[in-house]
Amino acid sequence: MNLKELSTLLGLSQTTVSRAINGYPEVSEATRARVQAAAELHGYRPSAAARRLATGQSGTLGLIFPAERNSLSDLIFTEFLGGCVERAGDMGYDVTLAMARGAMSEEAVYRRTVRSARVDSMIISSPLIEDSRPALLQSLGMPFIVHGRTRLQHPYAFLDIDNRNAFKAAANLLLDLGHRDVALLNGECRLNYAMDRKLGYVEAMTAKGIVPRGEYLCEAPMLEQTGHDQAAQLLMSRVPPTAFLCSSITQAIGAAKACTEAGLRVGSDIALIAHDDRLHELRAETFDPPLTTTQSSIGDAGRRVVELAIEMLRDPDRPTPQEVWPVDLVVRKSTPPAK
Amino acid sequence: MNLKELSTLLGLSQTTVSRAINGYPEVSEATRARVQAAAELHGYRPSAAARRLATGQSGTLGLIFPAERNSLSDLIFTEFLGGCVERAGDMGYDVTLAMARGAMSEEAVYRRTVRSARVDSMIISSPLIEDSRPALLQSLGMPFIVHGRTRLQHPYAFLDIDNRNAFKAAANLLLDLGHRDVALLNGECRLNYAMDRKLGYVEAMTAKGIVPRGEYLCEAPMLEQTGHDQAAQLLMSRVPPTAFLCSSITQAIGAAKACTEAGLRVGSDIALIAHDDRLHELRAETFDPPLTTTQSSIGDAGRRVVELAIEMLRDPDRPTPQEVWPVDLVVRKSTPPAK
DNA sequence: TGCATTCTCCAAAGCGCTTTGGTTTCCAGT
DNA sequence: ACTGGAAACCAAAGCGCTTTGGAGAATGCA
Repeated sequence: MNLKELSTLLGLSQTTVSRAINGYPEVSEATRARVQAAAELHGYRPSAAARRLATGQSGTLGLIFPAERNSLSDLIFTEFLGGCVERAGDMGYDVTLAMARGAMSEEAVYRRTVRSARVDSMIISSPLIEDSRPALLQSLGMPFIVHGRTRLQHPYAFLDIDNRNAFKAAANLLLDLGHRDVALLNGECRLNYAMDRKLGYVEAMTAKGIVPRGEYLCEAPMLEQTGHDQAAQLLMSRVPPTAFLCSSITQAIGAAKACTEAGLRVGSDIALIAHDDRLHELRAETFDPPLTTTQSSIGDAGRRVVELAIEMLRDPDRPTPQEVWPVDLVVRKSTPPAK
Repeated sequence: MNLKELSTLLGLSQTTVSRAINGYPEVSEATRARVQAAAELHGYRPSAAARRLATGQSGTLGLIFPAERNSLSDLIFTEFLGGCVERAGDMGYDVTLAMARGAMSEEAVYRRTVRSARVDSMIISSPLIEDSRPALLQSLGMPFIVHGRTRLQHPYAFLDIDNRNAFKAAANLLLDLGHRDVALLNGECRLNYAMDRKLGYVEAMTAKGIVPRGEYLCEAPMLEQTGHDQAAQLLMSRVPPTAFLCSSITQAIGAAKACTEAGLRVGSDIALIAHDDRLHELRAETFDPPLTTTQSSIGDAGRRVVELAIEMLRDPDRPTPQEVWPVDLVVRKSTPPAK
């Protein structure tokens, strides 16, 4: 059942039927209702391919991830992805995934994707401090939105959380509790969000006249293992920290274990704050002790990123959206005052 | 730059250029080379939309996952997905993801996807013992391939591993080592692979005249937590097992911790075998002690599933592929003889 | 040499939709 | 009664590719 059949069936032109279905105003309400009923009755679905060809829009959003950084095994990324897929589905869009790896460099995959015109817009995730992808896509004329920001000029669309102020607030909380030796277990600082977090932390410390010790600035992929190892090492150092500020909950889990191993109780002997992306299966409030966190749902971010991407497509004239979400500091039981 | 422009540029017809590019035999090698060079030079990429409309093929594979089972936070699923995306990209196909959740039931999402003709073939993953999806897609005329099998008739394409014999072999290894009290920490038995594993285990045990104790047959989502809790409980029971057979490495990690907590050393006091899907970040050989496993790369399975799906599309006449991969039993250090 | 093949290549007809540029009808306003 | 403008609808032209049904040239064989 295609448009032509449906329209002859109804005794209308294809134009009218098409317009009735797509909600254009040039058709009377009576006709529209009649068309919709018939479409429903006969199970008519517009062919995506034909529509794509006619409109030049594919109804598809693209997400490319590097095999090296192995995003799919990163729960934080997949939570984001889940949000994207969910909202895209609701809004009638598809999400297609592509992997960049090895010989096929990331840029090549982006170029290929753009040229074959398979997607209307792309989502860039986990941008580096100096990420070449926004400039690349801009030069190729492909719409895109960044989840996060880069250090470079950004006249492009993005959605980011206020990592800097989040970590500043977290550090200030610890400082107000009397902590002076606060270690930061951060992600890799080539990633912009990690850098922002570091800046927020350093800002808070120096505002109180404290220059953080070099070894307190740890960076590594955000895994339980690295959190554990770095915390363990710091706890054995000459000036062990009295508080940890962690960039992810998994890191915090590792750090907490290291504390326990060192005979310290989190929540009484040592303080711990983690950034909480609100992953389904990792709830800071159910920990022992419940974790003080800076929290912001990365699933919500995924949903919103998709909304923005689609809005930009529908109305290209609107100013490019740039959202920076505030991050809540949720005080629970893992942040005792310094002794 | 489109076909028309390119062909006038070359002084050839669109037909010939199209055929040259798509590898049809009706064009001379000299012409083909000339066309390819020109295409490369001018950066010509066929429009995916136009090709889709003309051929009726979308060049896209679909993968639908239920939000409830929350597959994206399951590393085993994402490893499979990664394999699919990788191979699909290599073969010029896209993978689009869709989420089924809540009101929009799984079946509705499948129906919608089929009707809008956005994908050429679908991949069904984690089939239940009695899964309705194969029959549904068959009735809708949508090609598909199942990763795994169902208990029902299966005249459809699938790729599965030989879970039954894998777990039979693993159980036999333990039996040969003198273990009699072997507990199975399995996944949920509504999933077919879990059921197959149980059957293999039971088969091996009963062949040796051993009826497994009811409490030894554990099933749960395959998480570290559940592995830990179930193992801990069994170790405190009246007849504690001397060996564990785990359906995943994460479960095994939990079980190993429970053993340690109970004062038992895995590899000397107690035996442990896990099924190893060969996830990137979880290597059984680096454990302490290195784990004896039944191993089969689920990433490879993803790659192969995509290959098969595409082959089916390209040559619909070939018999529907049905592959069952043997599973290697790799003996390492976690399986001491019974005391 | 004549005829049948095989090689190359081409013109044109779709694929199923959107959208441009109308036409017709109906009615308010003068 | 006439005009101008809205409202409702339509015919036909694309969108860029694949593919059918030939056509002309080159080759093989008797």
